[in-house]
Amino acid sequence: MSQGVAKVRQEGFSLLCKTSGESLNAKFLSRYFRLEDNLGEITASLVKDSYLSEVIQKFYGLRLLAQDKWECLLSFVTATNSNIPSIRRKIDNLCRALGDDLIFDGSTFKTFPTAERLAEATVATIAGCGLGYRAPYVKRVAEAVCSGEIDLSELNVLDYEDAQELLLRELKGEKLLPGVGRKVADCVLLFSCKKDEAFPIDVWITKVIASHYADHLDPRIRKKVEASDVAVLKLSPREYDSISRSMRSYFGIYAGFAQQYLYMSAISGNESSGPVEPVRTARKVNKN
DNA sequence: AACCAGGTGAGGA
DNA sequence: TCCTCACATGGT
Repeated sequence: MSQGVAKVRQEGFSLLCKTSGESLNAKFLSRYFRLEDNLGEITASLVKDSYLSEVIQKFYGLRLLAQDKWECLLSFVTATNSNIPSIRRKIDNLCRALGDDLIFDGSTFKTFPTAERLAEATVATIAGCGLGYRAPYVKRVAEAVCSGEIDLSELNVLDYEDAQELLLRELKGEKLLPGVGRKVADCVLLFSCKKDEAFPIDVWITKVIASHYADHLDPRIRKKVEASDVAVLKLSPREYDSISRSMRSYFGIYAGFAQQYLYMSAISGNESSGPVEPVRTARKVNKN
């Protein structure tokens, strides 16, 4: 895992970078931003209906990241059932409390906490970062990662379904990674493991599917989605799996890109969510 | 003051 | 396998 700070700005088709260290070089950033992806080819493969086509046109340029797996996993565990501004705050708090100092360009930054630091921390400390009832999950996930009970690097080797199974694994009726359900697992696979067919289904995507893609669902699920109040609709694991399968089969191997464009479209215009920034590997500490 | 947010876990029919 | 709830917290 690389810990550092990068200042990046785009000019035309170039990225101009200034970074804190040797390892944080152009090659690293190119990998992180997945600049090798042929976005034109990928989006062309997603032109299957006029709705998605318009959304892609509107948000063209949106890409997927290849985030650090540990950082991504933990971030999405903290993200469950909360909104984006709140998630940012929680992660910032964790970095301040348990990250390491990193001086760059005259400012102090904090690194994302390691699994070791989080495993050592008390539940109260973690909860104090605003995580609430997720604090024990975070600690347990950290323990599982730093003890080797789960090896996140295996996710690269496995195909999508096996990788998801690993993240959801149970031992003796106990979840290896509490706080990690299908949605969180899909996010980790899509944003940090290059499983581009992963299609995370959150409340926003559920609404998009209900209003634009109900025809592609299993009839039984379609009925439920159309009948119930979309605002309150929660999916059972089986329903999640079914919808996910339907969407992957409809959109193909780049379903995750479709999901990202649809997600952007769904949340845009929602003022409280604001622009979605990528999770950074280090955070600036605001002094006040 | 309810209701919502990049859901999940626990308990029971 | 299905439903129903509780869950901390901060923002409208």
